[in-house]
Amino acid sequence: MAHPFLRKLRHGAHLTQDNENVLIALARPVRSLAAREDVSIEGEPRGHLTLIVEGWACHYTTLENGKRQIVSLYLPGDLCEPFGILPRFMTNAIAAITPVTIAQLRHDTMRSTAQASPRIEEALWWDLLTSFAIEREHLISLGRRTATERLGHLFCELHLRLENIGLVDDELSYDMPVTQADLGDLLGLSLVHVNRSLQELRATRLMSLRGRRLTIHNLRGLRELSLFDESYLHRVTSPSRHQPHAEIGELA
Amino acid sequence: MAHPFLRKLRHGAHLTQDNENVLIALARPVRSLAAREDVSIEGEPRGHLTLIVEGWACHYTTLENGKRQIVSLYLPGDLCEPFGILPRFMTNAIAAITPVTIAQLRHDTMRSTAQASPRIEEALWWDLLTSFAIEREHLISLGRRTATERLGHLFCELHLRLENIGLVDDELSYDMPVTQADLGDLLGLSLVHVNRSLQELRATRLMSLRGRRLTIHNLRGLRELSLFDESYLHRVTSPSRHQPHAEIGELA
DNA sequence: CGGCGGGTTGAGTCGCATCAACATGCGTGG
DNA sequence: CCACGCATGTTGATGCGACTCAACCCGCCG
Repeated sequence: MAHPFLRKLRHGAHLTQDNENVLIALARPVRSLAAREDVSIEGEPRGHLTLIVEGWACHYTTLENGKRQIVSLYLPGDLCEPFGILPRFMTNAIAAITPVTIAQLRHDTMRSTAQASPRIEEALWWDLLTSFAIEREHLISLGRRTATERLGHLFCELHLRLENIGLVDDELSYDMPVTQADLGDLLGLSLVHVNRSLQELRATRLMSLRGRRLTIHNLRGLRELSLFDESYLHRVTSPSRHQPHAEIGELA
Repeated sequence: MAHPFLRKLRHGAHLTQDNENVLIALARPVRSLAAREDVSIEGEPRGHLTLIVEGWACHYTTLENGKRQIVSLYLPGDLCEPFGILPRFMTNAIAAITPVTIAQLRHDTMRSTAQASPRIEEALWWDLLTSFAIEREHLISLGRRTATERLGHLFCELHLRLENIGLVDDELSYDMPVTQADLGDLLGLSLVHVNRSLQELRATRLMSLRGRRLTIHNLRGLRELSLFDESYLHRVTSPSRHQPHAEIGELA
């Protein structure tokens, strides 16, 4: 099975076999973390990017009044920081949600790799762009969607993101290991209200969530209810993959 | 008076006089727009980036149920899109808030300029990074701050962003041309509630807003009330400016 | 003068938060 | 092997923050 990073990139970028080999070599798993463990601590400067290879993680902030907001959810194949620059310090922290294995990509190697191959650079930019688009849509949810719409929207989004990396079974069912408390922190809701809104969602019979398993029974219905429009994910419908022969302009 | 784009960059990047000249040449104003006019329309593909030279603009989305969410506020010197890639299509629209003049930067020139000068590339990345950080903090506001906190936080942020480009008078007072209706769409609130929360804020005497003029009477107090921590803006306290002599590594 | 964009105010309602129990399953240590 | 603690999920009661609907005000401009 292909590396989730590559699987994802194939939905928006055009990589040759060579390109993929280069990326794979950079993205070797190097560390494992237990659930709830912090990947990096606020304020700590580092020389590498974090790539999720397996498991789920999140980017969160804790305000001074103790409230917590999860800003972003990271799935296998997701880069946790932009590739182009290292901030002088982190302003918030990344934590594992499930047990996680990560790869740490040296920042300077990333940059020189991108400079050497326009295709790889293009792919990294596409990835960055969709990450931002996801956060933007998250912002829109918090601003203008109701609790059930937020939940539904999240589940629709996860459905596509997980499908990209081959983690959806029968096109409708996937593992959803996020607790209700974390869903609250992600969606700007209280734990109690998440619970009740989930029940409301289940009652629509559009989807169900038992144990850690989420199943969508009526995708179109769920999307309508959630005001979900997939275009922000900038996804190419069929995974694209170029021939392995010479790239025009490569290394130019 | 220096170009707002340069003034802003000086708070996070290290540019030589040469670098600045190059950027200035790219960022010539090319178009004027009336208030409320759309800069670019959803779905329309383009070959250039938009830079605000004068006036305020915003990036917004309208959901299918008619609700509107402003995702981002753009001040003079702000780039409205990431410089590295052109999305195949825009998923949302940019509109002028006040009368606006913009520069349109050709995307390919941007990229080759960045490639030719590491310092310029660094500066553009820093700019991009802070834009994201601002949107992220916006997301946190929508998720976890109350109405008055959101307003206060916004005013604190604008205070710094405007100070960066020299649009704050006496370190405490600036023009704030956003209507209450737009504040609602920006902060995920109803117009009516914005009005009442503003009154509440005025009642604290930490700040006042009369006409289009916002004045901060107690900056520290306002920041505490708003849970505002400026570090996300990645701002260097004193504007940095390198000597105009040779750059080591330039064009390497 | 009338219309319109912007701001303000009041009344009523509802979504969501908070506080507080209680249920369940699991892992651990006695 | 059971007792206990802990994480997770569920439910009820109550209150507040924010929304909606509906006026009304002012200043500006055609």
